[in-house]
Amino acid sequence: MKELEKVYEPARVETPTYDFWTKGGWFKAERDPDKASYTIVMPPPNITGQLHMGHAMDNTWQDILIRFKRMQGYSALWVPGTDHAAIATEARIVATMKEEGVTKEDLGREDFLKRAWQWKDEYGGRIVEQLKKLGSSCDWSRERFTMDEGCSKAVLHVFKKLYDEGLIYRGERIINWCPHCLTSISDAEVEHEEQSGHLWHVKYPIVGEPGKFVTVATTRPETMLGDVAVAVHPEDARYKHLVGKTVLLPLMDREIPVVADDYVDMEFGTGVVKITPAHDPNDFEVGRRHDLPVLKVMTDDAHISESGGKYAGMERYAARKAVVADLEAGEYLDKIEDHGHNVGTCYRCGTTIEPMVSLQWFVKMIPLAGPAIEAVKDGTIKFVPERFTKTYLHWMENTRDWTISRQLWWGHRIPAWYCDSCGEVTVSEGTPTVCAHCGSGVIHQDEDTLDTWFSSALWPFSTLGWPEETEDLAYFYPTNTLVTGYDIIGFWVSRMIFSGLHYTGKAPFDTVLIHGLVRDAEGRKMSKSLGNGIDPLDVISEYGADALRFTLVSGSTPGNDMRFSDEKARSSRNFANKLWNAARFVMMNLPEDFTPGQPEKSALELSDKWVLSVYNKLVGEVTDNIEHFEFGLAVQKIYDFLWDVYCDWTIEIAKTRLNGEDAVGADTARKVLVFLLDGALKLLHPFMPFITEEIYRALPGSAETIMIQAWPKQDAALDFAAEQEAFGEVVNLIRAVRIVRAEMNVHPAKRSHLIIETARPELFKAGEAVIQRLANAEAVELVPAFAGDAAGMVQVATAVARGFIPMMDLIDREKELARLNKELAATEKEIASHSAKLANEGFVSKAPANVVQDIRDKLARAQEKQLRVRESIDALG
RNA sequence: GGAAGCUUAGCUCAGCUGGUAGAGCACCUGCUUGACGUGCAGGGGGUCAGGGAUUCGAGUUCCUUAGCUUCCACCA
Repeated sequence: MKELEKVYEPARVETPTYDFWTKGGWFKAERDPDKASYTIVMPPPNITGQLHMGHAMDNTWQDILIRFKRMQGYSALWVPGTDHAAIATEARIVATMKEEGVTKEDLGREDFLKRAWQWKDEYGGRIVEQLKKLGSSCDWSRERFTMDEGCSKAVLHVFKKLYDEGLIYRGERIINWCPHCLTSISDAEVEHEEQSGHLWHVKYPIVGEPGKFVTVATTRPETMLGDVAVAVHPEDARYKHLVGKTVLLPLMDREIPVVADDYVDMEFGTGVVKITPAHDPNDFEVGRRHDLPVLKVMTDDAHISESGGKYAGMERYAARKAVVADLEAGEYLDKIEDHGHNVGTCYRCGTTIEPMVSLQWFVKMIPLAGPAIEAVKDGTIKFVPERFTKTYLHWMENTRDWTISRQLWWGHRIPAWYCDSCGEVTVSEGTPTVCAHCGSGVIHQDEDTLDTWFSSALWPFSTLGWPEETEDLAYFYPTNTLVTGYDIIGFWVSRMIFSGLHYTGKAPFDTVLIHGLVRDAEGRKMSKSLGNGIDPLDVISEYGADALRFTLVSGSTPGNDMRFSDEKARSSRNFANKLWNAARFVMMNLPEDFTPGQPEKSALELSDKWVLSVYNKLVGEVTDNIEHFEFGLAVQKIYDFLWDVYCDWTIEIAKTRLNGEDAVGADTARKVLVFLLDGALKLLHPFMPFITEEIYRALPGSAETIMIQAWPKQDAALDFAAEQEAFGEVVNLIRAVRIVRAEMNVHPAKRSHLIIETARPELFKAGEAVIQRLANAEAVELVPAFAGDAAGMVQVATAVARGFIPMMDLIDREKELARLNKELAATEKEIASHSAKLANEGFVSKAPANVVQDIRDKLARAQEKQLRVRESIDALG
């Protein structure tokens, strides 16, 4: 028999176990026509990334589902991969180049991309290796990358398709421009931040009416350089007469018209708005409606352009200062108010976004959003927890056209070619050599690349071979569960949904399981700048991957954030160690020739039937919990079963039997122990894969790996409801005896005689050995009615028995009396509560029969107990 | 300006379809009991944020108030 070490050492076990799984090929999913498929695609981590707690959580949950389904007999596929992370990666590479004094432009596009690929080859695999440390049972043979050949092909195919359908267009629109990253970003990539600013009230002289002004309010005075009009509300009596007139733009000496537009809010500021179409999305719309020119006064790096007159070349905030100073000097400034407002910032670098008119590519969202909304509304796709449906729908219903072009090099280059002769655009999945419109050979490709989310939107099917009609796609698509955090519902989940529906005609998954954020022990978000991040790899090396995984699911519930603390990790580690030692005990007590198997029913003792019954119930509950994504509950129940039921009772009970003379009894005890351990290991395996595998393989008669063993099923042959209840009475008595012994400070080694007075001797007869051991009794005597001198006895009472312990010499009579009175009071309180309920007409007539009966039973038991406690008090007095 | 979540034992959190509150950690008392002191036995500790409604019965459903957190939002 394999001797296990005293303390479980995850570091010794985990890596070899993972290698063993890989070699065994059990992660690889086969297209087995006799099995149902179950598929998860991993949210691809950025190649720039290092594993953090968010990944650990996300992937633990996915692995739980995959391992569970695999054991249930599904062909379970978990597709791993990484994301090229356009902006993040490019910024990273540019930063390292900067240290060498090299810019992107110095290097040129081709060499830059070479360098980026080198970078990817060097670091892209890092996070993948870290995922393996977690125990992730991904099918690595199917690992993908958003820029690999297949995924790139899918991207080009989609671009072409949408372009042909008129759903991708190129145009001048206001976009969010990041002056630091020097690229456009989508609305989703803008983060809003409350900032305190000012509202400057600026007087614009009315042309032809000397000395008269209209006052506009603005938070960004420097943009006035690009003003082409001022607007008022058409119904605004204050300004109606001005519509159609012109005003003089201060500092620029430009005459601009006054227009009327519904967009203006009469209540806000002065009710007059300056219109800067090139630098404000609303103004852009107003400008379009009134056919106003678009005057761009800002450069890509946020300086004033040559259209900005004397301010040209100034940085945007310096320009603001200068403009305000000049307004003041020219007496154009009416007043300055403090004003809090939201400023858009770049989600990558935090730089304040500059809304700017720019020629970009867009995806028309309205036609795509419709079916995506429908699929969630009609239940084709459901969110867990359900409340995130609202987040999703709100996003989808309010979405605007998606800016997909990025002024970056690292990414999928836009497959559009411009003709130098006719100016037309040729969009192609291949590499065209001539213009599709005029046949000219002088064409050049668009310089821009696509938003990184454009390729991740295709992830659930591009990874399975789409647009080819592969066997994988046919078998594993649509996928089943998508596991992710609530922070990327808009970025990613929504885009996968409309993409899946539009391109494949199918919803890409049926369930979106949302988990919360992992925060630090103080509840703060883990962040690099705070330096409060806990590295999952540190936790793994200190406590083991199983402990980390266990910590990440216990006490958690979908959608809610959780705090990660060292104490929690330690207690998980302790649990692993507890399990290890339980297994160690079991194996130490198995003879060489032990043959495992379901024990003979006829040989089962009361306690066996009790624990088998408890286990049987556990199997049903855990299965149900996992199926409903209630991992926290599932894990809690397994924990309780193993620690409390298995270790503290079953093993303790087994100790006497294992060393007793009854060979059949000992064998039965062993069989029960092994049977339950085997079952519990399987239930725990999805959560703690390493230790369960290690123990499983050490068990006699076990198969090659636990990974693909059948998930335990509930079995009527294990259901002993009556015995389960009966053994409960034995437990009650043992607990009662333990309580008095503890309260009386009786040393555990001091064993005592125990007389049990009961009308149900068969019950305690069956549990006699158990009582003897666990209640520290040297001998147990069963009597129908106690006839001795109760005054010299410590007494305990349960609903069906009284226990007498002759150890009055050890205790204090007063103290004992006080204890019994306290117990009596508690019992009477219970009786009062139950009686009140039963006296309530409404309760008895309206509550379900089983509930009423339950209360009746409880009342009866309490009354029985009350009787016995009273007798004990009388005997003492 | 919308929307959501949270408020349960000292701390961190569970609690599914309503039936007299649970865990882990911390704390207190015993214990080198034949796997485990990363352990064993026992214990104290909660008007389930406040108010109202529905119900025979509410931590659990509905309304409302307060505090905290988050997401979304083009009002200059």
